[in-house]
Amino acid sequence: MRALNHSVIKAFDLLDHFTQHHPTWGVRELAQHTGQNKSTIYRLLATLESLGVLRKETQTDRYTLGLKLFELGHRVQLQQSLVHQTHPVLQQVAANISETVHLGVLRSAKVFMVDKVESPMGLKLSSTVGSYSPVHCTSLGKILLAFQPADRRKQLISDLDLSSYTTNTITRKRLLQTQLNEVRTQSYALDREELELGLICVAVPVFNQQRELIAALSAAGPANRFRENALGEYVGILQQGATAIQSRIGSFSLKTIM
Amino acid sequence: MRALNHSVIKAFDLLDHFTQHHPTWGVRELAQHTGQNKSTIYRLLATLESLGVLRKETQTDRYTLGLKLFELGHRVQLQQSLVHQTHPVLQQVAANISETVHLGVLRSAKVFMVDKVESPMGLKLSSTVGSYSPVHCTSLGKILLAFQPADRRKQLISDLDLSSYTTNTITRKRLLQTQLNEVRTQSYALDREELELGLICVAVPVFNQQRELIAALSAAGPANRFRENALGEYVGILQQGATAIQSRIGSFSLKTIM
DNA sequence: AACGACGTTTCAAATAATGAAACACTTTTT
DNA sequence: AAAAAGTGTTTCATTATTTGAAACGTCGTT
Repeated sequence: MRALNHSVIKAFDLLDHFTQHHPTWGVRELAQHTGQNKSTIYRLLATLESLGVLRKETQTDRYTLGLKLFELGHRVQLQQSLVHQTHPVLQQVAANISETVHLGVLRSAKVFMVDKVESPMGLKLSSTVGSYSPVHCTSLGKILLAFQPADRRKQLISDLDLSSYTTNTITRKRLLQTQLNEVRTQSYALDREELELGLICVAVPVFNQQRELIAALSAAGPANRFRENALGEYVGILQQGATAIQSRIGSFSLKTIM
Repeated sequence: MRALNHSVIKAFDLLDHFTQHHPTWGVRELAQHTGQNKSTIYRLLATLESLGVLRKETQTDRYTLGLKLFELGHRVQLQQSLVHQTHPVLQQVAANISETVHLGVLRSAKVFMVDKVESPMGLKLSSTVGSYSPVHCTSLGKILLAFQPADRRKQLISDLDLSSYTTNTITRKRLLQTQLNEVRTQSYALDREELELGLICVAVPVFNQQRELIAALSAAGPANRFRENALGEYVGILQQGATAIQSRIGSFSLKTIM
């Protein structure tokens, strides 16, 4: 039987509590939230701080994620394998399409944002590299579901949580199923203000040279800038980007990074 | 007396062994290199793998850094505070200057690469965001030393390791001192193939609105593309960028991130 | 001055980490 | 084919560390 190190597990469990929505924690606060003893939490936090993994704000005595994680995060191989290869393509697509461009992969039934290039226009999206988005109400997610092998797709959909984000969010599995079929025949997916009101996205699949689905590439912009009759143009630019990525990554497989 | 958690310290010590130059480790290899027991290393690596912090390559059974670190690294506040603010400026500078642009801060007596935007030209630099470079043979490092308060600067220089990288590397403290004085009067620093043959860099300081030194901004390119008489132009574009950053970050202080 | 909230330290009791050796397996050498 | 040498993995008694209730010191509030 494999015996894991509990302290290490606890440490990373604590780190996972430092999210964008809750970026700082006090000792007692975190102890209460995790149901652990104050002393335990205190010592773990102090340890992580001594390593630069956390940082203690001198004013408030609260903890935040530290530069050590920034450092380690940028050392991850992914950078050299996927992002490093695809980033220039994303820049090109963003320039051509004049909107914010994202690259996402499927990871534990969610869309994991691998890279983005922001629109030259001023609009800021709340998306962040390294974060997760739901699959059922994003164009990236729909692509990543639709082009999955049939059995895997079925399993994913059956376990899905179709939470509602806007009035446009698809909340019924039957409806999602039929839309995914359309996505597969069209080879592109749309998100019409289904995650956030005012935000429209278009995405296309990215395959490797063995025609395995690797990622999805999307353009996102404000609904009022979206021109319905330019959809074909958007899709064209994105598909051009997807092809460029395909030729760059060759036989790269998700198995090599996940 | 503060008691730290040994397991957590060991875990992060292991992670630090996964560098760009040595990105994968086997159990025995890492045990020997750290002087620890095989079993201990095995269990720690297995634990980190179960958390997604490490990834085990299915072919070779060797370990690499995993996506969890990518995720945590991008969650670090720094992104929202410094990089997030300055990245657009770097893009602008890179476009104007047609060379690769770096932003670096001083961290444990080394240059810590906070962000970069690659040249539109094809040349690839080996630099990576999140990595460290020496201070005495980079333009960024010279700036970060030169504009330090006098006492801090003295202390930094006295502890410095002036390793030689090329025949141009400054290896004598006296020489470095005088060059730093020049840097301070000129308000820019040069690296003439002192770290890597064929690579020339120019850097300028970045201050916040309290005139505290925050970072250094540099342009790097191949020596044969460097036009001596265009130096003033390079410096001008960089200083324009530094001013743009200053007005964006306001009273941002390094104390808030380090 | 008393209170409450915070991070921090203490120390015996409870638990988890340790390491030498054995195991299972693959690859290389004989 | 067999032996040797390499790998990751598991075992289990010994050892060392993590744990948690309570007490402490410090801050701002009542």
